[in-house]
Amino acid sequence: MGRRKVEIKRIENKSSRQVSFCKRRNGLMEKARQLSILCDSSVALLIVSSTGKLYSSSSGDSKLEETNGDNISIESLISLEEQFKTALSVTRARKNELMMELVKTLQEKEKMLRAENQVLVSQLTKMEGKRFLETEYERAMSPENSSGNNPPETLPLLK
Amino acid sequence: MGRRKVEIKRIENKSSRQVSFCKRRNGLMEKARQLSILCDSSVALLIVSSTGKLYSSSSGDSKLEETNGDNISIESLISLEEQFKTALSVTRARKNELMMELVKTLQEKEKMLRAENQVLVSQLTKMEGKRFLETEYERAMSPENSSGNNPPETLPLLK
DNA sequence: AACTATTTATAAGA
DNA sequence: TTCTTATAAATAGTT
Repeated sequence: MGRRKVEIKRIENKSSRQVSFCKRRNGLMEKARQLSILCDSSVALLIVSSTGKLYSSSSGDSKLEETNGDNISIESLISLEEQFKTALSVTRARKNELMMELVKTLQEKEKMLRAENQVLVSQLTKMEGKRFLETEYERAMSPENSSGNNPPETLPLLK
Repeated sequence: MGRRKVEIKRIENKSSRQVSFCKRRNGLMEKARQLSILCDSSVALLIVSSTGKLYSSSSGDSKLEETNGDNISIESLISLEEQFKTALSVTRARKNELMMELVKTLQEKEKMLRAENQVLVSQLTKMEGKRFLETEYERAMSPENSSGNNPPETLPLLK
């Protein structure tokens, strides 16, 4: 939305990159603020410039202030620290939850596979015995394959 | 930027709030992606809807994918966790730096004030002795104040 | 730091 | 829900 359409790729010119960074950072923070207010949601935004400066905003801020790394006050830093601690613990909790779910799912799959394997092994064992007898008979009668050569039916334990 | 201008306050109608949330969330994530690519910066975004669903994106993601709370990947959460850990330690480091500076400044001020106090005390002590003599003389000569009544000159130790 | 021509986002409607 | 479209808002290049 400017005089020209821009391709979304790294801006090579350093000063125009810096200008765009500033404009778009402000735009993004304003959009974040609007989303949190309009839609009653919680938004945390963390931006680190290529020069390492930290910018952040969060709907927990008193005025969703944009706070830059150079002249940010100790009070702001303390509240920022709290927010990151919260964000970190929420993120970790969600990650752990998902990991536990994944582990549980895998353990259940393993259990089902073991059960299926056991059934298959016993089917095979039975069949081997049967086949041994059948083979002797079939060889004598004809060279065609009988249904006894089909693989054992898969159990519906896994989808 | 729609058919009408909207005031930035909570949308009361639940379904239009939900529709706006969806549109603006996507818009915000796209803007975050563009900022990180165009300006070579690192952007982490964490959105929690009013119904508690977690959405996030981070420039550490392989394609800054929009990941919703139901099927957000463990990989995204791990990269998000890393970003928050980094942000937290950057924030703490800066806070500690500022606090140490503040403590040092306060300690220096204390030292200077103590020195100033000592000088003032000794000035006062000298003056008391002088005034005692002068007073006897002045009372005899005139009732007007002399320059001897001015307060001791403040030392230029503090600005 | 402003300006403004354009592009982009999106609110409401279909 | 998804598409469409009129309009508001953001911003790229300019001054």
